[in-house]
Amino acid sequence: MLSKKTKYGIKALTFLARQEGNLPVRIATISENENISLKFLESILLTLRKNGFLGSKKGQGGGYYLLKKAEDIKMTEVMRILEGPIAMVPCVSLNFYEKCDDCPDESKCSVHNLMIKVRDNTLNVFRNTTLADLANQ
Amino acid sequence: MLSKKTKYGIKALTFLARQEGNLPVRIATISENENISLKFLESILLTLRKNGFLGSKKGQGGGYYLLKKAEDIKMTEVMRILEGPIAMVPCVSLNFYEKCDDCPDESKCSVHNLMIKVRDNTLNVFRNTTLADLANQ
DNA sequence: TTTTATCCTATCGATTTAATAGGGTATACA
DNA sequence: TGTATACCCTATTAAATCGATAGGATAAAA
Repeated sequence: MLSKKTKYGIKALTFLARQEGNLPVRIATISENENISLKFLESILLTLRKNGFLGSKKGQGGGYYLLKKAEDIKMTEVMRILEGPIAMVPCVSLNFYEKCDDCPDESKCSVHNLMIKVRDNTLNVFRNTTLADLANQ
Repeated sequence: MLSKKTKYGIKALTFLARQEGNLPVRIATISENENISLKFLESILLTLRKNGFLGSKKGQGGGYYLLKKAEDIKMTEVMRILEGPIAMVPCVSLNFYEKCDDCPDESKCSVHNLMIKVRDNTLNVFRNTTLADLANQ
């Protein structure tokens, strides 16, 4: 299940990507347009800023804006920052690997092998989708 | 994230599929071999029985056994019973659809469109993998 | 009738999630 | 220089979910 954090984060990024001229947009504006709790959104945008996706300006005329071109923002990056692992089990995760307590031999584990296939397919989608793809539809 | 319930359920099914002759296997045997909490496994096997995957026999020589051939058990069915929706968001789920409160227009929602792609790919894996595939590796 | 093994419901502790509260800090502008 | 604006940051909380456990009921075999 995708967390609301990730869902709202992607929606906010898309909203910013659809702006003309990449001018700063207030949290409140995004919150109202996308029906997202303002304070919750605030913390999400903060995370995205700290991870280099967004820039911010304070005071009148301030807000958030994209730091990179939408074409250069891959969904893999966004997912890993907001959602964490892309894999469904830690033992097949590329970036968040963890061994299972049970499972003495990963190569013979049916769950492991099945989830590798799922991970590869999901990864393929995220790797080949940029924020620009999402914004242009 | 895959729940332990699903993980253990798939492991148990695989264990049963690997048995010779499809004789009943005690919960305790599966529990010991796969390092799964006995009582937790008990409830999982019960679910699988109530959903037509397993049969059971009580008393000495009893246990659980597959009701269908492993080749005829698709991962889509198993996942939907144990894990629930395959989709990452309810608004793209085929079997557990729910509209989002926010989102006035699904067709324009970036999350919606992205998650349809993920769902289709994941579905493809589960549709084309049977319990027999998992058991034979 | 005793042993074996599944059946079933209820509960519990820990963790995570989504959201909120409340004040701090920097910027713009009059 | 003062005031309004808007982001910054930490802490807390209510609810839900998850993994596991407890404890007895029921059915079959020996």
